[in-house]
Amino acid sequence: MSEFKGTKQKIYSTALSLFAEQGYKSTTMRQIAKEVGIQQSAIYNHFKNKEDILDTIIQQLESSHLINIFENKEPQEVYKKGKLLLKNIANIFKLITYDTKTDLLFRFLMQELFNNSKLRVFYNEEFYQKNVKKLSAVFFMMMQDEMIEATDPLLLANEFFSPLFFYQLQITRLKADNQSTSAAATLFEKHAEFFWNKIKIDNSKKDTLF
Amino acid sequence: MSEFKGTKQKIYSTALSLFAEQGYKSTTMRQIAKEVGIQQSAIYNHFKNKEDILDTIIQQLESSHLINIFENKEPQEVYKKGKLLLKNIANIFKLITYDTKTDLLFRFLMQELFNNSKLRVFYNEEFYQKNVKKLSAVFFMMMQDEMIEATDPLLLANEFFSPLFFYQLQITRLKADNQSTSAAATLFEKHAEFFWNKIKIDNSKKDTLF
DNA sequence: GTCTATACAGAGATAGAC
DNA sequence: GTCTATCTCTGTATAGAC
Repeated sequence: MSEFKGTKQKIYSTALSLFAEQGYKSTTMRQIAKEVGIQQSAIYNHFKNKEDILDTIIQQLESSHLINIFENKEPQEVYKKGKLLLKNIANIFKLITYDTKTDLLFRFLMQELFNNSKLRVFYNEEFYQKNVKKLSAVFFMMMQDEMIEATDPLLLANEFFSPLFFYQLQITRLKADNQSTSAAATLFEKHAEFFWNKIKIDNSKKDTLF
Repeated sequence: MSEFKGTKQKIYSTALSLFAEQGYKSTTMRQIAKEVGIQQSAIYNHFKNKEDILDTIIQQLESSHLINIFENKEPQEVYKKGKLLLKNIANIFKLITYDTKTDLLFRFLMQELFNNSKLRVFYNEEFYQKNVKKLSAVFFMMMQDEMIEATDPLLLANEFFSPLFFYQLQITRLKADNQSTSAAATLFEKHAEFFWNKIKIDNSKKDTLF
């Protein structure tokens, strides 16, 4: 979880913070060194070069909570929770934006997404596909149990995932300008609530009808 | 609509293309000049400096179709179209991703969003707020006309807007790696369909109940 | 308006003393 | 493992001839 120690750790976290704020290319080795409080050349005792720092951050991304919206649980373990599961997932997205460490990683990811094909592969496979597939499985099981109405589970997964991602992006953007995020922050929970109400099978209504 | 002529136009479009692909900072004046087919110093006859090119692109953004998902129509003119309106809007998002010019602008916008506070202001006011407010107004009128169920119109606007944005981002990302976009492209229409079905007031059902 | 030449600043990276 | 010094390259921008 937590990376290295001493100077290397300081270099790592300073670099991440600067990359997230101004981008990889715009951040200089001298700038990193200055914030760490060492000479620029001293960085090379810990990292081979600038790109090595970048690669280290990308590696760290993979073990971060950023991608673990299911908290390592399998679909069949959790789908029965129904609405509560959706609320939990929405809440994890919200928590990420308020955790300094994962928030930096997310901003870094968005910042460099179109510049770095390694990052795009990572984003696609580990962040998007993995989560959407799990969500898909969850919705499929809910349908079989007649908890929700039958439709395309993959569509449901995308429809549930995309607003959460969007709200996360909005908050990250608002924070970049020190604007208030309170209005946007309420949208996570509202989304889960709204979404569940629209897909659930309403048993009371069913009873009334027949 | 179309910008300048001759060399200046070539510089502009080459720069936009390179900025969108590799970012503003990573693109050099020499690289732009080389692709245009002139000497690097000749650029300065058309633009004051590198930032001047950037600012010109940002200006062009404002007059682009990227932000006009309502095609300059007012909410009260169009809300009665109901489902068709939602489908139209979803289709405009889709068209944007397949129009070379607006797609470049969108990719440029995403690329530089976190680097440039001018762009963030533009994105927020012209792209997000404007459209969400209009959508909000549309949903509010639909509620008054009892076309859709009553809830928070602003929430509805965000819920309708965010998947469209997300799918647009996905396609732009897939294109960056020359991957197939056909699966993602179908999501625009499916979203409009899905969303409408979930919010509309089903008159047939209402009649059955009372 | 484009060219060649060049100034100048800032970047990444290495060498070698301590 | 950190420092000072320095190398080399690359980038933006300007000057002045054609």
